[in-house]
Amino acid sequence: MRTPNAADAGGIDRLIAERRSKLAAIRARGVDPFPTAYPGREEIGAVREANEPLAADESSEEAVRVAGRITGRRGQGKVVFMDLADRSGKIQLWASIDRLDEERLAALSDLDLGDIIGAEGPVTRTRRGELSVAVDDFTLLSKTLRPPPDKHHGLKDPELRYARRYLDLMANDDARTLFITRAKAISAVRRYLDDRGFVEVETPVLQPLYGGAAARPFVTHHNTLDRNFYLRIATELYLKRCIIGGLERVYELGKDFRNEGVSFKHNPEFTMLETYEAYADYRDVMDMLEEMVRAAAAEATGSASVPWGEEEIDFGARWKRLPFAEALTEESGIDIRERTDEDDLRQAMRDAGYEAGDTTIWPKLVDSLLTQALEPRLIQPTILYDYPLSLSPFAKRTPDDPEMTERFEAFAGGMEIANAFTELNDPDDQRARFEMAAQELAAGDDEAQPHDEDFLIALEHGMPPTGGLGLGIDRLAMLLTNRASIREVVLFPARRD
RNA sequence: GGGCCGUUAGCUCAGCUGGUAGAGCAGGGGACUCUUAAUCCCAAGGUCACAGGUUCGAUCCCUGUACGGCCCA
Repeated sequence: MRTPNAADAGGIDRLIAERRSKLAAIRARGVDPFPTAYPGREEIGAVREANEPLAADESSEEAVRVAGRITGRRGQGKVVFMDLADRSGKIQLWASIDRLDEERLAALSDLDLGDIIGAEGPVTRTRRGELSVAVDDFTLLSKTLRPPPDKHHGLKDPELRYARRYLDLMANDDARTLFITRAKAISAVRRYLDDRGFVEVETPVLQPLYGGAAARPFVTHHNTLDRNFYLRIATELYLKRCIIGGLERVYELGKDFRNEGVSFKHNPEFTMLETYEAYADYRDVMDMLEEMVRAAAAEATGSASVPWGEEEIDFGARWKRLPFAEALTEESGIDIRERTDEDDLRQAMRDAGYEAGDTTIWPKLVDSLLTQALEPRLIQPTILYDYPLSLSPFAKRTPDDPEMTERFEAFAGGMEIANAFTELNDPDDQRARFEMAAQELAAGDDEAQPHDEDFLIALEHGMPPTGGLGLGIDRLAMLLTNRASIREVVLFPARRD
């Protein structure tokens, strides 16, 4: 219950009390402030478009019904102007004593900013040239009890924008546009894959064993089964089971969960696309990735070339393709092919001025060097290919160098956006990789792959040669909307208490 | 992980290295029949993030904590 003196208090309590007393007055008049529907309404954008030719003082012959949120109000005594906004746009309502009786006009004036109403009447253009609905009738559709954000400045406080994203969407056109762009990119990706005969599948989020990426998992408990499950860190090992079963081309687009730090490019849950294509290798996947991202950029933004800070990222041009180790040597002066001992590599990194940390794990050092020396410079779409075996436990060895794998990562905007390889389908080699990982686990690498016997059994039944891909959808969304933080492109990002 | 910056009314922001805080919008009362960030008049609205410290006195100086932003790693 509210405190009796809420109306006397300052701040938000007073504003809420004011709206609640209006709500009570509306109910006292016998009006339902939360009716069930508003049939026959048209989108404001369509109404605007259809009536654009109207001249000043001219009216449409037929009445329209529009509905949305009141975003502005300009009183003028016996005339009231309001702005009504729905998803498609905004239109002015023009209510005057000439069309509504005094009581109805007062009821309309008494509505608050943010209230959701329906209005009916002919479309007209005012003397000042503003396309408007001349209100013959209106219906309160939802009474709001809290004030909306500032009508002119919008909502800027990032804490509030993320914690109460609905206010961000309500107040900031940019925010709505951004999430529509993101949705367009995702449906473009789906359409691309569907058109090429890929089957969209759904594999478990709750997995008895995690795998397919180097990350620490979330653990949860099933009460009835009385056992723990891991939230998936990747879909890889299940999608390969689908390939083994003969689905030949599969993809899954959904959330993965990684129990790691939060940063401008990491959210603990994030959206990942994984695709697997039988009888393809990583070069086929490179071509597919380029084409798919190009299509997504074009469909979501209208252009394959998008602004990125001060620069322009061109997904339309053919992407640069560089051998990983050579590119890294070129940029850092350190050749990881000659620094195969972790102490040696760490020293070389320190000598060259890079942060090496205290990790004793060679692949982590390599990854750290990549992150520091090369990744931030890869603004234009770039593919680095052929990665050391120890960084790639599920990738097939290259034919000419058994210590390297047919793996590539794609970068843009200084971020890794995709990871792909010719999948390892030799079950004995895969078993050997798990054994290597077991040693890494024992040596303290908590991101090493746990042994997965069930997956090995699946591989022993035979997997065709296969090209696989993982594409980070949130990072793609960042690139397509020119946002520097993943929190901007995830509707409800993870927050501290 | 480190550094820097921020947190003041519902929202957007001012506030002079110290004397108990101000605007616009929103909200309330009033005027107004073509406004559009409507305008005009009146009144109201504050745990200056939180906890300590210094001081006669702290929004302001110091320390710590929380949350957030940016940069570096």
